[in-house]
Amino acid sequence: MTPEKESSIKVLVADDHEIVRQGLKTIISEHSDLSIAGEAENGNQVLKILKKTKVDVVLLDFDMPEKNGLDTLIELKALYPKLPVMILSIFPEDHYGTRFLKAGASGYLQKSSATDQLIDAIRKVFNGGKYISSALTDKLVTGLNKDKEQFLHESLTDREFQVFRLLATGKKLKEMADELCLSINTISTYRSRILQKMDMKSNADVIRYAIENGLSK
Amino acid sequence: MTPEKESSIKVLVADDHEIVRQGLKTIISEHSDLSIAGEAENGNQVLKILKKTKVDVVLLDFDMPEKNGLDTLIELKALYPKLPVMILSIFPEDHYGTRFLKAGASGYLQKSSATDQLIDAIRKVFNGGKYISSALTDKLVTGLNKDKEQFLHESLTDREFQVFRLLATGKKLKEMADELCLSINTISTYRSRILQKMDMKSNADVIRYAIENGLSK
DNA sequence: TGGCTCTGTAGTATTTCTACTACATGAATT
DNA sequence: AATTCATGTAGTAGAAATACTACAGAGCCA
Repeated sequence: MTPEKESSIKVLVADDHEIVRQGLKTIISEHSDLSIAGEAENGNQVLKILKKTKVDVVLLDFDMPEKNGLDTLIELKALYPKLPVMILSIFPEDHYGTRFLKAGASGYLQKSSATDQLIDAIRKVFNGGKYISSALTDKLVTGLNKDKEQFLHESLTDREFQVFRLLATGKKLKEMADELCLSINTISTYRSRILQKMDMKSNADVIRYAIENGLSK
Repeated sequence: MTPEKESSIKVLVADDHEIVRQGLKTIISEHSDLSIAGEAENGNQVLKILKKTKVDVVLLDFDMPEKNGLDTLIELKALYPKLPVMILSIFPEDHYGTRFLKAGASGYLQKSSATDQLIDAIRKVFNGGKYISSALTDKLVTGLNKDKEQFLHESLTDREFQVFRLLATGKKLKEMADELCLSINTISTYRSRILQKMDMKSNADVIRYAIENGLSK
């Protein structure tokens, strides 16, 4: 490994794929103002390394076994509130980005991003900035003012939540309308409001969310 | 880049993620009997490079935009039947592996595999062998005897399977049609056949199945 | 006491989905 | 050789979903 310079930004690389870690390490060590503080395969290892090592920026994969990115992020932020964390993900920013930023991430980057962007992002978050795509910025401007909920679905009204649960099981509009004795159009309106409040685009997002958060049988 | 040795195995690296390509390139160039023949971001680039360059082994990502791994594999095998191709994927072997092997891949490797395995695999397929994990071997052996699919989705044809994966991520008909350059009606027909074969009623079922079986991330 | 925002509710118009049908190949079977 | 089946493909018509708009009552706050 490259010998650490006194002044370099020390980056901790966390990803369950060795190949990806190798890529990140190579990219980072090609820049003289950056160096590798360590690497981890899962969230628990991240926490372990942080206890012993000085780290300036954490690069955290979204999707790791054992302990995933979001859980790790939350725990990490409780212990080291000022440590900048960049989330790496295979998903487009607008899909999951806001969730991570709300949880305290300093940035969110797709794995398909150019390496230049990665380097920029690391430098930026190290200096206390945020790294967000412009697409995501727009979303945030409209959505971040009224935050505070721990779970996205907590902002739903009772009626919306009823519909949310039915949606999540794949019910059709007609079935939901019959079940709740409402017009199909009313259900459709609830659906729109659910998607808007939860920052989602499709029923598929709702289903996935429900499964991942144990809200669906 | 490392100067190519006369005797080294020339590897073409295809993955849409620059970070992953960088990782693969680094890992490969650390071994003196291997070298990089080139790199590609999608299937079309792979084909283009193959026309001009001597390549011994292709490392092909499963999931690329423009032209995905399976399509590329099929086309590639039609043009260069003897060129060994290793499929790289984030998904477990036993779910997707057989499909690729049937289409002529020499091996299938999860991206989470150790780098040693990657190197082994490259050497093995270069020498005309197949690289398959023991889990997959077991499956093939028992599958031959039982002649029964272990997973519902294995009864799908390649085309149906492509649509299945897109469906599972919540893509719209139009998006799928555009992506595969087919009529919306054709996609719709595939969808019907998928639901019928898998004994499902709705897209929600497909999404849930994919999530529960680790086919969707 | 207004006026504002949130919630519950639906109608209309448009877009998208789905069921059904059809047909051409190529492979398998008789 | 004839036939059947699986697969890949698409059209048409009717059903469903969606976006957009609207409005009334509840509660809030200034």
